[in-house]
Amino acid sequence: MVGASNSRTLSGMSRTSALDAGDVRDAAPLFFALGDETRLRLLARLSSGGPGSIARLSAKSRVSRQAITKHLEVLADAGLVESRRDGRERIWAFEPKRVSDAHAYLDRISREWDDALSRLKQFVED
Amino acid sequence: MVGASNSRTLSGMSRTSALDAGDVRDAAPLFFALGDETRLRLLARLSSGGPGSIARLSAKSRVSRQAITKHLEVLADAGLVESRRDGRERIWAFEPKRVSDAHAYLDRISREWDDALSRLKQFVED
DNA sequence: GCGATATGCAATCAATTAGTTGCGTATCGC
DNA sequence: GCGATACGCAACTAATTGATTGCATATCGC
Repeated sequence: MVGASNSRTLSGMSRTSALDAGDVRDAAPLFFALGDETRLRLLARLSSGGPGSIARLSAKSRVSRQAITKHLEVLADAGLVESRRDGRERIWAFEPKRVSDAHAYLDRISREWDDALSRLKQFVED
Repeated sequence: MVGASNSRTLSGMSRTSALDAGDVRDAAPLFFALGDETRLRLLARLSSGGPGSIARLSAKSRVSRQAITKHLEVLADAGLVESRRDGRERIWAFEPKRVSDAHAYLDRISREWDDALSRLKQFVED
């Protein structure tokens, strides 16, 4: 499963190659959410330790509970986590779908580069 | 090639699993660099269009040349691009190594989640 | 019901970011 | 040499971020 095969939300996946503006607008907020140490730690915790309440997630953290709440909401906006209410608790869980979006985007960038190298090679060899 | 096989800079890649603090500290700045629309566009341009000077890279951009320069330096700090001087020009090029670092990190997060699901399944079935 | 627990909301703050403008310097090419 | 081109540096600004604190509200469990 891992890299998954379903999901796909980045625009224009039907296209063969070439990154368009839509991809960038989709991918940037996603990477932004991943670009903070505290959020990355939260994500790692949720992915390896399973769902947890805000209290649990902020227990071992240096920053305050409110800070953690805000980070979780940033991750939620990026679609990386989601929450459900359970009594007085709010349980947050890892949402793997978007991770494969990020994956896919990086794949495309890599592929573009490989293609560029191939074209260069072709050019040189001709 | 794509996801590449060489590179590897994130700490502790020899380990079997479990994301540690070192990974997070390495990966966060990397994702941060990717988390901006202008920078992502620059990276896409460099990966698909090949190396280019600041003037060329900022030609079609809405933002100023200096803004582009700053973004390129952020990407360079993250190890995603590198530059060489050529006369009065400074040529920037995509640096694929770090992209596979980001890849690897996302892989690990995905794997952790899969493991967690497996353990949960095990638990339920027992 | 009551105290303890879990979270939500709002105001505030310092630091960082993204971006600009103005000006100086280095190179190119004729 | 000289005008045009390509950058580098520095000062500044506005907006966004990450984080805090204080207080209100909702639930749990006995």
